[in-house]
Amino acid sequence: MDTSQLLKGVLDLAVLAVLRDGDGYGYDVLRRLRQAGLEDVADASVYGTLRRLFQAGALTSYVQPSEEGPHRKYYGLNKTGRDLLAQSTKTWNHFADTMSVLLVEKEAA
Amino acid sequence: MDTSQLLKGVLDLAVLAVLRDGDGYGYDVLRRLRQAGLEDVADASVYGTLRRLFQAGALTSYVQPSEEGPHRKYYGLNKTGRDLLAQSTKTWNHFADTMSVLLVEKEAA
DNA sequence: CCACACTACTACACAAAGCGGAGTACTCCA
DNA sequence: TGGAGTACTCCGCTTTGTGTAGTAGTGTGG
Repeated sequence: MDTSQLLKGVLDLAVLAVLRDGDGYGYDVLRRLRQAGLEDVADASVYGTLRRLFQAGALTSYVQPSEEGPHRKYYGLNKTGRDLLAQSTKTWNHFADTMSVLLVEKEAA
Repeated sequence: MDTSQLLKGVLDLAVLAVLRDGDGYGYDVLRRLRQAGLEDVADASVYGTLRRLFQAGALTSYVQPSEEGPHRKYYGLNKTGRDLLAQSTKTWNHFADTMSVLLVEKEAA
């Protein structure tokens, strides 16, 4: 099974969840996601997701120079983002529950 | 959050799980999925998934006439399908676990 | 008898989203 | 000077679920 297909729609949620623990820039969010167990996430996917969420009005954004490399574009949750995170979490939990029920092998009656 | 995006990659798994409980034809699989809680699945998606899984060699297929309507194209799991179901279930469970950990709000230390 | 609903499937074009690859650019180190 | 690590952008590709339309069979209500 291809892990990348599972991420569809869920990467948004994962990125929002990571940002709940503090503002972060793309490369950093990528590291945090991989550390959390999403090891196969591609960098372009994370940058794309951040851009999309920002454009959707769920994130704030500010650029900060770094002394150890290129500038960093930080993103953080705003109210819309927190609401989206809460709502998406519910949707995800419900969906995951449905799937886990479906996956339980039925005993012969 | 769009439920349809969550289905990506998971619909295969859901269809395989439903077929584990007995052979079924497209319209029937659709009903079983909806009854299981996947209410927003579109019919074209199910037919497409069945075709894809069949072409991938995970399903057997045979046509049977029906007295209450058009003919029915039945699908059933073969060894490849059962293996795929087992493997995909593992992948899904691991993925869902990872996500649930990520979604837990961290307490201030 | 005709319209409609339900069943059952196919085909086609479309859209969303993750990915690979290339490119840019900065810092540090061998 | 040239790699490695950091940090980001852009483009085109692929997969996959969806909407719409079309075909076709059965049964039912006006």
